[in-house]
Amino acid sequence: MSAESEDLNAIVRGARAEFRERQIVDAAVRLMQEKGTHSVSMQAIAKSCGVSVGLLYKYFSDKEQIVLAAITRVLEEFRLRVPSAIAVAGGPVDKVIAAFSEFCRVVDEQRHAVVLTYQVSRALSKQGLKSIQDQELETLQPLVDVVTAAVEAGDLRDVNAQTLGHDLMATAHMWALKHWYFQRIELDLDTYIDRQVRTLVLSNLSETARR
Amino acid sequence: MSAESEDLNAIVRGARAEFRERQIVDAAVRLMQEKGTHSVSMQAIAKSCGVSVGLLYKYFSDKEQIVLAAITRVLEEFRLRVPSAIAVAGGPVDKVIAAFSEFCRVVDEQRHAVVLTYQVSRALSKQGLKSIQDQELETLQPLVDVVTAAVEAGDLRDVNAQTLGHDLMATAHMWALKHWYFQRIELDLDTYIDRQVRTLVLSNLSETARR
Amino acid sequence: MSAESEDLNAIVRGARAEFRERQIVDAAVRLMQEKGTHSVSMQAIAKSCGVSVGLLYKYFSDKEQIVLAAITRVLEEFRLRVPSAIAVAGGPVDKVIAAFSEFCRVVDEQRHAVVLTYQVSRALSKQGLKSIQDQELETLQPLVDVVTAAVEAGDLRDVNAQTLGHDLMATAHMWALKHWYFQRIELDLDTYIDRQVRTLVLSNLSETARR
Amino acid sequence: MSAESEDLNAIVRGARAEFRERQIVDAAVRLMQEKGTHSVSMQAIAKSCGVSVGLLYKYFSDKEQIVLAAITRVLEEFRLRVPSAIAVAGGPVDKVIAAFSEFCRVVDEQRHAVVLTYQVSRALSKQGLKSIQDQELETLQPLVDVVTAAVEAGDLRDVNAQTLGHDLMATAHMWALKHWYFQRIELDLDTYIDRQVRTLVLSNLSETARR
DNA sequence: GATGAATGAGTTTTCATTCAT
DNA sequence: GATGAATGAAAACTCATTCAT
Repeated sequence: MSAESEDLNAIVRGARAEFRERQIVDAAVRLMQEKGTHSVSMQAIAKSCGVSVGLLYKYFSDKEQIVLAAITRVLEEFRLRVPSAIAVAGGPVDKVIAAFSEFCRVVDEQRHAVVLTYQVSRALSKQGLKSIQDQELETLQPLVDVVTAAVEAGDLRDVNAQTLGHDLMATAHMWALKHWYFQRIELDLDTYIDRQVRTLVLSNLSETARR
Repeated sequence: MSAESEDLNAIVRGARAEFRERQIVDAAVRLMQEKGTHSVSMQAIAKSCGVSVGLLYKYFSDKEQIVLAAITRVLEEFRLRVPSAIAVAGGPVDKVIAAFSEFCRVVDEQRHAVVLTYQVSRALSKQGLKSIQDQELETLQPLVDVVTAAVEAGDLRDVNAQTLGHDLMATAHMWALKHWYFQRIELDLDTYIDRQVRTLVLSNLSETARR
Repeated sequence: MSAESEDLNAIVRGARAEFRERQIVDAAVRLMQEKGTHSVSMQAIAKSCGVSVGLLYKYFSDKEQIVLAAITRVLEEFRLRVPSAIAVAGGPVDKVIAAFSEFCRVVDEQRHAVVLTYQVSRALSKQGLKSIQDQELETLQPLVDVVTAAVEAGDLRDVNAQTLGHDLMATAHMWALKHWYFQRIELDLDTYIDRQVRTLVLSNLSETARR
Repeated sequence: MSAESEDLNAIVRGARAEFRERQIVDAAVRLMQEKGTHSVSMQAIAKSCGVSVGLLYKYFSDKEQIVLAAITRVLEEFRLRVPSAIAVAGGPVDKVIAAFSEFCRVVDEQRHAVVLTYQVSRALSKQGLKSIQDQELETLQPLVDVVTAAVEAGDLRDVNAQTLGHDLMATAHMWALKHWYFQRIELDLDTYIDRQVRTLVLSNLSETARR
């Protein structure tokens, strides 16, 4: 076999691996959304994505790795999209609002996976849990950063940026966690975002910014 | 057997039953705290509280009932203590702060059981889930009520009471859900309460109240 | 305590014991009829006859003894009523018909218990099984006897009495065993008896008796 | 993988599945013969046929399905062999005798499984029970048919065909149900068949056929 | 690379039996 | 005599994981 074709093979292999992993995680997330993590068996995942159980173990060393990959995927989404939204927004406070709004939108799109994050924690190994917590901190940072910037710009009162940042994230997560409640009171996402912006952000405008 | 001793027997039985139920739920909560709901087997619960598996089924018809009892116990605490704290507090805004503070304190004392509430949802039957959601709404109500009162008294800006009430509850819950985080940043409960009061409550004071 | 009152006590004890045993077996049969032997627990029997589980073990050494007692009770019925019916009947063939008819009637009254006899056999100890088989032979004997007599009287053809006797018993049992079938074809007991008498008995009338 | 080898795989799989199912049902029947249905655990069946418990559930969704398969297997035998025996026999009465004889022979070969049919009824679901009753009616039909034909041909007296047909089946079943008895009186199958033919069939010959 | 048959430890639940009161 | 709380072995069934092909 020539060197080039070996290279080509390696590329094909890589592409295939990536495709397979995505395929598997997709199926896992889909099923876990419907039934909760623990009721989803490896057999069910295999069946749902049309491969054999054995193959699952070729790509993931055990079930935890699949769950981890699923969660990582949502968190990835936050890491990508929230900074983009911030970049696009105008002033300091607008950036805060944009960050929060986008955060909420991602949560809404991946509602079940977000819930998953809260549900599985205890079932993960120390290592796995740590990895997810670290990633979550990464998604939190942009929120803290925009709040800090807005405070420094004098547009927000002198609130604790860490606290408000975390509150914003928590409030976004709550859209998923308490979805049953918001459904009961017939609250839609846009109204939710709007009201929370008033309650959490606009209430903390500085005297200057208020004008 | 005399009538009196029969009565006595009945009382003893009742007391024993109550003791056993408490014992079982305690053990269950303790274990679930450590390992997550699904990783706790009936065997483990039995062992942990020093009784046989069979006896578990004398007091609870199935595993779900134990989980339900555990959750109900925390929620009961909220139902009892939050209104008391409100009653004792002075002005409308003080009542809001008192309600939130007490809510946080209960969460702190029952940290693991609160986390449980978020974790188990998928594992419960429709009926069981509904029952817990209804109870949770009951714990939310006092928070909404004090906010409403404070708004009507003109001490809080015209925020949406439902939103702020829910935010207060969610923020309290977060003390349990994200405990790993607050531990990492070395934040203690009192500081947490204090900062959240500033961010969520005091920021929403009306112009009048601000003076 | 005086000798007389001791005697009296003994009698009372005996009467009570008999009453209790009857009470327990009654409950057991009632439940087994509804649900089959294996689905009836000692707890259920105790509850159904309003005594404690512990008391069951005062009167029967284990569950098998209760089942045995239940079966013995049906077989007792055959031992008592079939000979009576025979005694009352007129000629040799009438005695055969009377025996079979009465056998069928007892089966009908204790339908579920008869089925029980066929169902439990394998679940019993060697000893218990033997005891029931012996008792069953005792219920068979009268049938064989009347057939033998009818043959010797020259009213029945020279059939094998043992065979015909057993067939008569088996046919009566079948009324219980295949009750679902007879219900489906809407056959009542009297018609069943009538047809079987024609097919099994009258068909075997001797030339002489036929006139 | 080539199309041919996929086909081959499918065939191998099918063959293996069939082999396994037979293997499992065989083991189940063997054990149930010895101990009664309820005393045979899935563990025991697995052990007896040298596979794991888990595998049992690959081939049968639950225990009932194994019992059902076992019973269906016996009934299948009746459905196949009795009509064949009828086809081969000569005159109308010979057909009746041939049908009954063959029925008895199948019972003898599958003695324990026949007993099973009578024992399990209560343990089956409504659906399962119905399925077995329907199958049993199918095995009864040929017997009723030959009797009807013999009556219409004028070779049997005007007996109720349904009754006699059912009696023949019941009598054959009894060879299994009361085997302990026939063993005690040292009666072998051929003699049993012979005597029953005299008692049930020949006794019902018409005047014409008797000559 | 891919399969899926096979495993067996683990889960929830039931129930005959015992024994302190 | 009578109770019923307590036991624990055993049942049916599930599922993460392995491995021969």
